[in-house]
Amino acid sequence: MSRTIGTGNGGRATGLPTLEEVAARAGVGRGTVSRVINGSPRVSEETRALVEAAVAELGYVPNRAARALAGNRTDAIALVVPEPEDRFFAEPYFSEMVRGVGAALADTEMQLLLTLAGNDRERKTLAQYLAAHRVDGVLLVSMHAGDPLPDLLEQLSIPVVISGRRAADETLAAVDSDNFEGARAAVAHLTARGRRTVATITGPLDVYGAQRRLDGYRSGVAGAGLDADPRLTAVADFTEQGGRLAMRKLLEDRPDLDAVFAASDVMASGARHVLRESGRRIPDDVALVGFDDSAVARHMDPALTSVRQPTEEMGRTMARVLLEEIARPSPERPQIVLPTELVVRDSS
Amino acid sequence: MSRTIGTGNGGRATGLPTLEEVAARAGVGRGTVSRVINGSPRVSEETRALVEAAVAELGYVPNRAARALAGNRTDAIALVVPEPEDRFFAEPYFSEMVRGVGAALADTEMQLLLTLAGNDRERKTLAQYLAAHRVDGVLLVSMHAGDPLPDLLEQLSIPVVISGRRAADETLAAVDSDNFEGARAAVAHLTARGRRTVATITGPLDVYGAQRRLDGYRSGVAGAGLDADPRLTAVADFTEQGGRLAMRKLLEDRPDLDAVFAASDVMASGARHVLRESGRRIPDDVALVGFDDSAVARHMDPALTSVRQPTEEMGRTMARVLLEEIARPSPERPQIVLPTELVVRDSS
DNA sequence: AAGAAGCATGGGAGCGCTCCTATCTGGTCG
DNA sequence: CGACCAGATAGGAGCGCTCCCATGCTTCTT
Repeated sequence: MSRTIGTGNGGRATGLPTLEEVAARAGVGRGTVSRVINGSPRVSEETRALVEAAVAELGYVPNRAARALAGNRTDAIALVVPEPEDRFFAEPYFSEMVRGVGAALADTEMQLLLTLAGNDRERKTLAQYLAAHRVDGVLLVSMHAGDPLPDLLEQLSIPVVISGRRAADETLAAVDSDNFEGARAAVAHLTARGRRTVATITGPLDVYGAQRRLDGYRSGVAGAGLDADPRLTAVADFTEQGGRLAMRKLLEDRPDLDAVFAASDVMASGARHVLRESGRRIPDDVALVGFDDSAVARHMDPALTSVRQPTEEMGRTMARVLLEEIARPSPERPQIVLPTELVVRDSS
Repeated sequence: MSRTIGTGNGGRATGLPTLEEVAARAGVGRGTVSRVINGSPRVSEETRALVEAAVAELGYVPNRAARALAGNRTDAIALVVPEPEDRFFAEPYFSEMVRGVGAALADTEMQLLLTLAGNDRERKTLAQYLAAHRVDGVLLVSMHAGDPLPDLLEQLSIPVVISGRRAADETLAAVDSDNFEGARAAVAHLTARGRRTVATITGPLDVYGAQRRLDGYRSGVAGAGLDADPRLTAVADFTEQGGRLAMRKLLEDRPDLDAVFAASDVMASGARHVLRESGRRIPDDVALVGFDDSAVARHMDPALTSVRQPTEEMGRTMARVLLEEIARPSPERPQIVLPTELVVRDSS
């Protein structure tokens, strides 16, 4: 035996005040300080004041790790971004959503963990991490329809909120934008300006949001009694190149079209190039409307009319829903659909 | 006394396997498992295999909180983003840098904590958090020259790396792009194409990077023996509106200019509008070059020639430098300057 | 006036690790 | 052949909290 008393490993002093020291300073017990820190009502006013003074004097900040270990919660949520999904990283999604989430967390003790789930190895590790309850809740963005992660987390009863429903029968808590109505409004706007032959360039239809935009387009077309020729619909993949190809096909099939609704600004940008090449003027000959209201839309020439999604608000809402679920677990899985807004510019 | 034996608080079973259980399963001691988990060489091959098998069978994942508490490190770094600084959130900075940081961290146990330091209250909390060693290191992006945070962290001997030097005499570890050379190359490119009266629209000159871009412009102008009229320099603020105002002023003072180097794409976009309004054609009458190579540049009409910064690589490099400093603390404060690249498009 | 009841409080136990020392084993050396 | 050494391992102590039980008062109750 040696005189390793009061040392152990922790001998590495951090110099930071501990609960115990605050207690000593305030002349109370450890438990009482804990109660004050955590806002328990079972503390007398005087004692509370005493403790708070000690906390302030020492500049005490609770040790998160100790708290997590003892309390079996981490006060942290993870934002999981499937990295191959480049689209999400495109402006404006990522920044705005992070901003919204950050805003919702600002008044909380919650930390935000950013997890880029890239390759499969990472996704495995990730599943393990989250499974090991390393976080109190998870925000999932831009999930593919077939990804096992969401349901896996649900099974582990880790609170989850996803952005964008994966399908019409989404079972998880989700926050989505009103893709259907946004698209419908875009078409309505075009018809209100006298366009009669409105084409659309869609995203990949296994992405639910893209499907809903197409549904909204169809509803708009039907509602105005327009030409519903299937050759006025071209499926693309949300890329500029895809937008170009789709636009070429549309012009080939229906050279008489007088408006195009593209399901993303980037695809609209591709379409614009092709329209220009074909000698058509925007908006004189063909009106063009995009979706996302990104920087691309604002700086396009002519400036692109586009459907704005409240991305930041989506982030804020997701965080709020998640915090609520963490605070008061319930079997409910709220699904919130936020309205979109048509931003009219020069292209229509 | 009660028979509260073996319960205490921790009675809340997580169901997750612990080190102890792995040890029992493998028929070894706790310490041995710990050694295996942490890759200590002081374990025999057989024992290691035994333990690894037990780990795999039980699906053991170490508890981060316990590890942090016992080891006095969190295996997490924070990315601090001063939120009022909208510019950083603009494409492409934020996404690309996060991506780079994420990539560098992918092969690590390190977690990435995203901290939006908004208002003053948050910044205080932040200082406390970081001061309380809640993280192993900090990445600081887009810091203002006068912000106390960087030096505060340095004093607390928390490893820090910042993006972009704050001044010529930066003392902290920093990763920057070669603003000077990027600007010089832009001007060289313009003169190589026969432009003789090259103006510039700068960012706010208390931002070091903006100053360096101006220096680079001047060097380019001097190197080519061009007109160095101070009226060919207009200070703006990185916004589109600022770009417009600056461009108007330039045209007023020097209507004969035949090229403009804007220190950001967004300002270039503003300049473009004013040039158009004045009846000038791009690039025929006036060539235009931007900086950042953002989405704005790619989608502008005509597509904007721009100086690309290796943002993702900056993120990756920052993370690497930070990890190195965490692993092997040293008094060195490396400052790495990454090269920029001129992306020539139709505007010049 | 004695017991019941309600608060505020103190502090033990334990969360799951890491670190470190003590122990054990087998081999080496004079 | 016994002292010595090095490598491998076991397990105690402690990290800084949260929970919960027990304690000591004070205030009611009957």
